[in-house]
Amino acid sequence: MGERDPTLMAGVPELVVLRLLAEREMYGYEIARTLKVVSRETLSLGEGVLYPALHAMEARGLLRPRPRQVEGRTRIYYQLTARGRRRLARLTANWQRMSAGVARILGTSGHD
Amino acid sequence: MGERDPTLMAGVPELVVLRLLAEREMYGYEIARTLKVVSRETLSLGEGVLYPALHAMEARGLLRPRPRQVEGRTRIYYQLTARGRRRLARLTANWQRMSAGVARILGTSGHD
DNA sequence: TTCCATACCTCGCAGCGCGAGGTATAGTCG
DNA sequence: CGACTATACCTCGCGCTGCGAGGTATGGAA
Repeated sequence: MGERDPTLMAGVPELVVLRLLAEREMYGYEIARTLKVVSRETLSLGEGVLYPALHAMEARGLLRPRPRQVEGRTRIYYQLTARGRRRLARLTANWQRMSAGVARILGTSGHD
Repeated sequence: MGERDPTLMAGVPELVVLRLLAEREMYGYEIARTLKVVSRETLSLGEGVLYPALHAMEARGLLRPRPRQVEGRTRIYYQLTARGRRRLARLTANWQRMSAGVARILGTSGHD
C-alpha cells in the first residue's frame, strides 16, 4: 500500500467536503466514512482534521448546520450555502489549474 | 486569468524542483524562470519559497550544491543525489495517488 | 459489565508557503 | 559618472493548516 504525505493534503479537506455536500447533505461521521470508500483510503480525513474544517467552513458561511436527533445520538447535518457553492467552483478551478501544471512538469521532458 | 491558491501549493515546490533537476542540473534563478514558462505561470515559485526549499532539500541530502562563478556572479547549480532520486519517485507516487483520489471525488457522482 | 461502533469535540505541535526586504555584480543609457 | 535594470543570491516572521492524541457520551451486542 502507499504511504500518505500530509503536506500534499493542504486544501484538500475543504475541497472534497464541499464537493460531497454539493451532492447531498451529510453529517461529519458520514463524510469521513464516505471519503474512505470513494477515494479508496487515499484521502481519509481524521476527525482532528474534519471537525475543525467543518467549523471553519461554517464560520465562513460556506455551510449551514442542521442538527438532528437520530436514535438518541446527535448528528449535525451540513448543507451548502450559495456562498459555499461559489467557493466550490473557484476551488475546483484552482485545483485543476494547479494539478494540470504539476502534471505537465511530471510528464517527462518538455513535450509541451 | 486564474487566481492562485497558496494552500494548494503545499509540497509542490519540492516535487517540481526535484523533477526539474532529474532532467539536468540547474541553479535557483534558472529554476524559477523555467517553472514560469513550463507551467504557464500557474506554478511560479517566489524566491521566498524557492531558496529556503533548496536549502532544506540540501540539508536533507536530496541535492548536491555546485557553486560556480559565471561572469562575475555566483550561481549555485544543484544536482540530484541518489537519495533525491528516490525521494522524487516516492513523492511522485504519492502525488498521483492523492491527485487521482481528488479527481475521483470531483468527477461528479459516484459512478464506480 | 465490558466492549465496540457511532458521533461529536479540542488542544498544541510542527510544517510550509509567502511577501517583504536585503546584498552584490554586470551591463546599459544618458 | 550616476541611475536603472537584470541577474543571483539570501533571511525573517506571519499565518494557515493538517494531524495525532485525547476526551465525552449514547446505544447495542457479547
